[in-house]
Amino acid sequence: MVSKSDKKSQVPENDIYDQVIDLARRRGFVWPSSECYGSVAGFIDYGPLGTLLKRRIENLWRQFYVVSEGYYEIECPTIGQEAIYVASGHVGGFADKMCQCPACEEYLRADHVAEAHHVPDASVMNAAALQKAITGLPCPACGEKLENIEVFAFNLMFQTSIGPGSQRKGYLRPETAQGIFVDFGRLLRFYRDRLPFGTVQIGKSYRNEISPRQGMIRLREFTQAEAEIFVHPEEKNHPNFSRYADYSFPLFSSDQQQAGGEAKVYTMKDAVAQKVIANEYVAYYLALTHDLLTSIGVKPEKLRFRQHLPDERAHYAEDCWDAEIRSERFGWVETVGIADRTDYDLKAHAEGSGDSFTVYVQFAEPKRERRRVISANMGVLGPQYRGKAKAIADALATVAPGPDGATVTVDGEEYFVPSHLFEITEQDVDVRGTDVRPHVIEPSYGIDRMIYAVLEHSFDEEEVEGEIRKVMRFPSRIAPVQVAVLPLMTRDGLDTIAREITHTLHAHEILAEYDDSGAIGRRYRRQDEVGTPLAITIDYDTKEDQTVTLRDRDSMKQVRVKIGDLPLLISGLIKGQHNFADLCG
RNA sequence: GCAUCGAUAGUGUAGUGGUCAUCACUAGGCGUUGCCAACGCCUAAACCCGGGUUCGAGUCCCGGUCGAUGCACCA
Repeated sequence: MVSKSDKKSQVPENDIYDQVIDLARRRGFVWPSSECYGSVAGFIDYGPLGTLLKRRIENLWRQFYVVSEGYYEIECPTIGQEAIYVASGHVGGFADKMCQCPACEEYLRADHVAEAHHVPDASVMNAAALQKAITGLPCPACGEKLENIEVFAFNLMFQTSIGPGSQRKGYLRPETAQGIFVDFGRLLRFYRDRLPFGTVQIGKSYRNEISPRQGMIRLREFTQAEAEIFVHPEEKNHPNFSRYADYSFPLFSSDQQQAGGEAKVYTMKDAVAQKVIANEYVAYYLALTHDLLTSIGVKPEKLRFRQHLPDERAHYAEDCWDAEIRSERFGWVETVGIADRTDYDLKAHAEGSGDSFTVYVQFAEPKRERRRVISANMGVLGPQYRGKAKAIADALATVAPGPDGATVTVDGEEYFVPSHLFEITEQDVDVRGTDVRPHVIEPSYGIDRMIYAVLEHSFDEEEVEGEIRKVMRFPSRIAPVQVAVLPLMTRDGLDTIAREITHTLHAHEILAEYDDSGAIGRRYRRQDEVGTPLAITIDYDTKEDQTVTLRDRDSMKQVRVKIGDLPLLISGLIKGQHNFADLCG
């Protein structure tokens, strides 16, 4: 989504969108889905290199969240039964009430039309009421009076039916989060009944967008990577905060936005202390997100964090930030949302399902509490009230008795129970803990948008000896092909040695691509264009001394290394444990 | 969805209603080639879809799809 502040941005001169998309299509990163039947807006295919790139980015995400944070991943169905999305509010709230102007055929948001004419509470009206309210109002598009119009709900969820006879409604999930929320009870037990804990999910989500545009930016089927971190509502200091306390980057706070200011650089420590960010948890994941995004190749100067304005923030959210990535074509694009969602989701599912969705938290010290216990004399109550006796006794426990007795209401009838039929005692009990409904910190990543950003930010052109060299400067750990193996000649056994090296690298889980077609320079250029960080070239010296040249994509420099050192050397370079410049020594 | 513009090999393109459509790059094959898009020969490859007008449509008209832009939409 393009942020409000940049809505009117014009297409700038250094817009490389067309070139990036052209390269992505040509070289097998991304293309429109089902082109042979005419593609459908909002659906894309990841080609061979795009899929590799995507997996590598997802795996780096896992390295941050699953391996380092210890938030294990789960996988839930993409189709969910109706009850889930009724409780989550998506069935009711994820729909827009729309109508179509009979005169100009424009689709309109019915509540917006009503609000524009100061109809009170338009946003909470049902379809019938809205229909009444806007009949006779002028169409905002053509000015004709709206007559005989029908207000209908356009739900952004794809609907389907489960089983034969379409008895059960199902929805394609509009976000992965709900799968984690509804599993809360199981997850809590998995994490042995203690807060905080987190769970993540990477997978497809679906939204039937009215009019998707902007290539891979707004899709009808997209990949999300979401983390749901369950924390004690009063303990929002992150246990590991020191890791990012001094980490700094630009924050565009809601105050700054409203004052017409710019994003300002803060350390996380200061941002929390000055209450720019609500708490350490949110700050920690802002920083982690900055760390993660720059690791996959988002340029730091094209990354900022924008706080939601009070009116765009969901009513339940305590704080909400978007990581926005600068695209020359689209402006600042929302790519990651990080929110403190409080207990909204768990409460909704507790109400919807009847389960508690709480954690029993023990106090450090048991608290002594004075408790009033009312015990009824069932020997008398039983014969007197028969079937109602139990209900009356239970009801007694909840009322404040008068001096003569207590009046209770059971099944709509009042009963007076005289005081000699029950006994009130006061007891001191040890209360060892309490049921707590956790708050949820949710970092939610749009993987497809991250991939687009990486493509755009990695794309580079430079002039080399009068020719334009196109090069994707992917960080080596996310590059689809990790190393190219190129025999200088296809004869005298050079190709055989090259194939052996390729196989050895494969055995070390390195994705090496063998290529012997065409001149060596052409092969380097081909690999540059798909961002392969390293190339090994086998020449006649190889046969003499078992060495090859290793070429660096970015500097085009070469260094001679022993064949036997290749697997370790290359894995080290790919993981960033050492860099190419050091080899040149 | 509305409006404007566009759509020809993988890419970029040429193409007065009149021969199974131009050129370049790319790709594949063979040869040559001692490290940054070398060269020679050969090969493959396209008029977005559906109607209409016409003897004849890549070309004109209508509708659709997709894309770009503006508006609207974007829990």
